[in-house]
Amino acid sequence: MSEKFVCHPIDIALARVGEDIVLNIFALDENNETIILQQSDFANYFYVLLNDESDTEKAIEAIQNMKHDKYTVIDIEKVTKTYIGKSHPTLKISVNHVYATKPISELLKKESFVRETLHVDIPYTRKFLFDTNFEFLKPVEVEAIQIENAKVPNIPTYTLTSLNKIKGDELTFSDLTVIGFDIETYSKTKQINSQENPILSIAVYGQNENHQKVFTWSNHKSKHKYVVQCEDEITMIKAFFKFLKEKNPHIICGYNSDAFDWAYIKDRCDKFKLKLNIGVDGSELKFSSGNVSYSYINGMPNIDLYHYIRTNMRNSLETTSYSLSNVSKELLGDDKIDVDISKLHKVWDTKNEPALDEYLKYNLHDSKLCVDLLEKLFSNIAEFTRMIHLPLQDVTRLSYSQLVENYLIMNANKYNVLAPPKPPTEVVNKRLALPKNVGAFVFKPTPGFYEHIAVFDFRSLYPSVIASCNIDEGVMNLTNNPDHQVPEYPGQLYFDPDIPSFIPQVTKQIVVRRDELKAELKTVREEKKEMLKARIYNLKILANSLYGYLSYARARWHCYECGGATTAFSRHYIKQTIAKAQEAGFKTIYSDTDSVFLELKERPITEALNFMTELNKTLPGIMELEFEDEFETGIFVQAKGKAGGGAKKRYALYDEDKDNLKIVGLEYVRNDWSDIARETQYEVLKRVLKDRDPKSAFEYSRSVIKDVEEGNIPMEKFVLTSRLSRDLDKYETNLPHVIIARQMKERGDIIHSRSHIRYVIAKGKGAMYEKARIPEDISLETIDTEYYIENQIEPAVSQILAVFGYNGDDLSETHVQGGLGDFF
DNA sequence: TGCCCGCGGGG
DNA sequence: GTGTACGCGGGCA
Repeated sequence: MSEKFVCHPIDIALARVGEDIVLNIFALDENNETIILQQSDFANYFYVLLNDESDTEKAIEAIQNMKHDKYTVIDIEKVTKTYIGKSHPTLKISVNHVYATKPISELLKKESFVRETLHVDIPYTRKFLFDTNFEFLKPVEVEAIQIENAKVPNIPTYTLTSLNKIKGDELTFSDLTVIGFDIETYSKTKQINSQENPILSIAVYGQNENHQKVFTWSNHKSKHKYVVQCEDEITMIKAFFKFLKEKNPHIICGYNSDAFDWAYIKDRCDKFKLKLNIGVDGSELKFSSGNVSYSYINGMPNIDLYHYIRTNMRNSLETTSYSLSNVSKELLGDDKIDVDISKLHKVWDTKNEPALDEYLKYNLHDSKLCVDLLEKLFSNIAEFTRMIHLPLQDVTRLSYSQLVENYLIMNANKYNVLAPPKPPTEVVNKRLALPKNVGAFVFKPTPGFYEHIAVFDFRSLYPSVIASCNIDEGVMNLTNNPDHQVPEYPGQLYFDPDIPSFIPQVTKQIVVRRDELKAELKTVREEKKEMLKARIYNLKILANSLYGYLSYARARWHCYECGGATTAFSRHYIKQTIAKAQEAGFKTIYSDTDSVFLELKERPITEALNFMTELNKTLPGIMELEFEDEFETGIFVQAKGKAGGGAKKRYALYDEDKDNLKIVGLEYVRNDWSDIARETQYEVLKRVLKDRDPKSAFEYSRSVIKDVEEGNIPMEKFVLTSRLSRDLDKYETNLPHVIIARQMKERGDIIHSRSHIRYVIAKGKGAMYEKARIPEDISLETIDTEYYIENQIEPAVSQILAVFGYNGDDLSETHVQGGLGDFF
């Protein structure tokens, strides 16, 4: 009996039914229970480009008569598609089996009428998703017939007859049962040995209290009620699997679980000959092959947060280390429980019960952090899965370039274009050998103090250029019309702006859509805002990745000239902006890539805004200069070690309206400088930019130096912090923080490869590493004041004071006699 | 400068 | 058997 109902797809996977391969779409029904919808009549296919239009009928006949020992062609259709800007006579070849595209296309390639076969390398599942066009987590209306005696007893399974997108709300984090998990293993060294060493505990955490458990086989009496004692390791692993089967979470997540937790569990299962069949359809956990292995669970989206955060958020996080601790601190304001994991094996062997309990608590907390992280990131992940039309398990593992590529393939249908094949290794190597394209234009600032500064920048510069200058391989060098020439490529490179082409159109749609959503954000009701913000953020990621994608050697749509043209046009328009500002009487102070800093002095901001409006009228397509902010005063400093030019990316601006100092690149924003240097620099900047009183800034610097010399500054402000980049025993050079870390370790402190090490510099002879001390070990009298004055405070303030004619040498009392009189 | 190697996260 | 997939930095020649 056919039924019609609404459900929300969450995953998709291939499944074998007898000899056939079918698609299992996993969806949540109206009770949020997982169901399986089996799709069996979507034929796999590929495209054949023919050499000659007149070959068409001959080709169709030849293909119909073609013999393959295993597979057959079931349909041939004449289609009109564009491939890299050109239209070729094209056939769509449908085949009788999922795996038949490759062998049949190989046969066809031998035929003289075949120019090329395409989309053979687009996986079947993706073709289905991109053709069907539904979005995960969004409602669909299906017609389906329930299968009696289905393979998996407790999961209702249907044969799908139709599936249509309908309007309605997407599933959100709170609609879903999410489990975070984490394992602890026995290990005497840092070396991971999954053959020798057992898993000691497995923690699961869900927001429902019934979903919070730590399975272990320690056999000790625990004070925690969430601890479940099992007989041995095998029983514990089975208990974990049973938990998953019973609770049937919609999503499971871990931290580095692809490379560690799941891989370890897999190894232990292999050792014990235990089946890891935790898939909703009864299938085993799968690993993708290759350099980095990803784990998949059919029907239960399995997310490795480490992987997602590292590949997808590296531009939006401060932290440079993606340890669970650092990431949790930054994203959640929470941290791991502080225990020394390297001592777990001892505690386990000696059955120290309170200590064991602490490790189990730590285990559970780690899995809680996973859930909290997923909650925090879910709206973005959910947006990606809807935007790219790929399941959660895929989108959370895609790099930026793959995100772009899949978005393009998805859009290929809509624009009726064919995707180029993945480049073979030799092509990739050839592309890698190409010289780097010229980068962005930087207008170096003249060191100095400036008044009334307007900052403008081009909205999404590179994507706007791609869209507006129609940069696409398909329209490259079709003409040699001088109006279409790329700047700096005379006689070499042209893009015809009048032929609508694929990549510029998709790019334009991304940029324009993002703008529309930004406007919508102001009017939309509160509960929709988070979703909208996620979408805006994702569109930005996508837009910003496009330029890099064109230059990426493994890209299907790689185009070296397009990358070069994008930066060339960008340099052209930013230089043009500077020249036009000059004509309008505005002095450019600084410009980097897409931004321009203009000095207005006493002229009102409206004049600068008028200039912007006029300029925008002259720009092509969607290119647009935007007003960023207005600053009362600003300072640009000399580049270190170079006479003459100002430093790039090192300046400070004062925003009067917000009463805020915007400090870029200077010591104040760098956390590897001592507080005394950073705080003194901040006060100096405040006095010159806000109070416009360089003399007081100079005097202030001198007073701080005096305080340092007289011991009036607390020890804490002298502390320097460095992070270890590897294990302590792997350092061969003597660095101050390494020496200190070794001392700390000897005293019993826990030092790991990413520890932050605090130290101060003491009086004495020799190199820095010989003078470094643990801050608690020494008194203020022993602080090397000379070092802090000459190597910390002076470098932080002297460049700023130099702008006003003060000499760094005049800062210290000892040099003052001659110097001061000259200035006061 | 170019090549090779190993790391990241995890216990 | 339908993602056969990393990207960067340090050490060394």
